[in-house]
Amino acid sequence: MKNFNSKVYEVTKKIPRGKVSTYGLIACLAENCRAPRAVGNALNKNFSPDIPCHRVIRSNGSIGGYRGNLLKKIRKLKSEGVIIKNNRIDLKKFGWPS
DNA sequence: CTAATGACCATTA
DNA sequence: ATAATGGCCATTA
Repeated sequence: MKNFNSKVYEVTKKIPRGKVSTYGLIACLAENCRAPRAVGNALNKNFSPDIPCHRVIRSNGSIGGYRGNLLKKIRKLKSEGVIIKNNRIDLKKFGWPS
């Protein structure tokens, strides 16, 4: 892969520890602001250990999904200092970019 | 080539 | 507050 996916991976890797980003935002930073689906799709199919896809959540603050195990995603986020409340994350505080 | 799929988003009811 | 609808995009079959 060379275009969209790579870009998505790059951006996702840039997410600092302890922060989270959204699919839509990644789409914007990658190429197209209107391809949040493609972002999720790419992450789903190209699930790589080098990519902190657990830091990617939905725009409304909900956790979203995870291919392996959603619980693991939540646990990792909590481990990084992200506060998850009622399956929601405060994007105002942990959203990236700020 | 076309059709179907999905870890989505914003709007509307 | 939740539920349903339409639209948008890249990838895969």
